[in-house]
Amino acid sequence: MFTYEYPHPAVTVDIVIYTLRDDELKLLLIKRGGKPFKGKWALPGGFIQMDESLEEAARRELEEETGVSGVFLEQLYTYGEPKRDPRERVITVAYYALIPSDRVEIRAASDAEAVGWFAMDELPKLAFDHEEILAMAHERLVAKLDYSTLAFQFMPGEFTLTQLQQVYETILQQEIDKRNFRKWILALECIEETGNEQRDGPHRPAKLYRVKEPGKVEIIK
Amino acid sequence: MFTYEYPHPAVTVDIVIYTLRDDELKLLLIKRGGKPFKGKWALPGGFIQMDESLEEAARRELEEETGVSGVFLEQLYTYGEPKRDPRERVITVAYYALIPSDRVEIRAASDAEAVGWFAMDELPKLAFDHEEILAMAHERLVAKLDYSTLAFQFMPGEFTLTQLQQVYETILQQEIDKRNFRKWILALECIEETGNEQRDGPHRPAKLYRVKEPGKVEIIK
DNA sequence: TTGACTTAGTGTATATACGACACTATAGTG
DNA sequence: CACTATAGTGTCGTATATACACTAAGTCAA
Repeated sequence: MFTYEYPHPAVTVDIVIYTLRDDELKLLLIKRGGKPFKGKWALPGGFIQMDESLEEAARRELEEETGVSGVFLEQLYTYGEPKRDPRERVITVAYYALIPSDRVEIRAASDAEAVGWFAMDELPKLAFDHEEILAMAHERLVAKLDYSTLAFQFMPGEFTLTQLQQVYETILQQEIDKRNFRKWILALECIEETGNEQRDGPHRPAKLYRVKEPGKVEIIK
Repeated sequence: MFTYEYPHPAVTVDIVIYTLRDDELKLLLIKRGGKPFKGKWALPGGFIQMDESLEEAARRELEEETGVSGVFLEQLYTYGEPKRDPRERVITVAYYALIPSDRVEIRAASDAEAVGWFAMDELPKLAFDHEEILAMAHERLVAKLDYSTLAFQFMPGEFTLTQLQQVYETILQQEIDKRNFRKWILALECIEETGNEQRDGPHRPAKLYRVKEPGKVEIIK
């Protein structure tokens, strides 16, 4: 038992985990195995431990649910309405993470009935205020595609320009002119040819590229 | 006394309160009257109450320190390094507020020795990790001047275009061409002439403008 | 071996936005 | 009425973004 002179809220970290799969933007939800909202879908997350920072807590949860580490993770917003959790006062610091399409591997977390990837247009009703969190995460994601090199965080080690363009088209939900896209993306000077080619059908092979500084997300305006 | 089955951190709200005064961007600091860091300057803030939201807590602190309400206030970032407060684990949700230049009125808060407005280039050493918070707040402020109508939040009810331009020049620390600035700001169609003029010297009087939707901060790209 | 199919890859012309730049207008003051 | 100080205004060149269509190269089947 832990005793304080003044009341303290609980603090949790929830994560919106995005990846691209089947040419769709998908995010990870867990089916809650315990109260409250038992049986409902929710964002993965959990209480922070007293000896870890907020980001460390987010990375721990991320690895517990997906097995991945070292991916892009950024703080999104902090939610603290008094009644957002029926049990007690809970402050939730939300993060969002982007996982490259070749590193997806779900683990079943201990406190979840089920885990699954959902596309934006097939989301179930969510527990708590998680729909609000999701709306803000998606807004941030779309905005950052425009003014940063965030999209590279979805790419595997080697990729073609067509694949990269599809990432933009999938998330922004609009078609982009191929020539203008290539002009623009190459002018950023963030990617380089690997020298390899991808051949996957009865047509000209595509040059493969890699990101020069994979971890870095730059503001490009 | 309050007891919990698991340890809970304390949660505070700190605010970076900006205003423009003497043609300089200034922010409010308080000299701490109690431990820890007694006698050191720090951002105004305090513990959240269990029945108020995070934004309500920030507005309460803002009004306690300055007497103003109804001004622009936005969540900045949440800080939660385990050792950032020597007393106990403290999570701080930081906000920043912008106060119009004609509404500045400091009240002495109960737990502070002194209160004062500081320009960016005359900041004292700060308590906790408040210098980090300040750096992030300033970065956000500068960025948002460019792609939103945030600057209007500093303006009094009526103002001249020259005054508005000075706001941009002061915060961005660079001179702007008068004609280009006017072209740009008027093309936004966010302000309109009031019909009044300001006469304050031996020269042509300046037209006064007002913001069409004072509370609103739009993204303008 | 050749032709048909499929995706990769490339350049130009036009429209729009942005930045540099200098003079006239109008009030107050002595 | 002349001097001074700030308000207010337009054009042109450059850079940036957008629209748009054909050739290149590999596979496979006739």
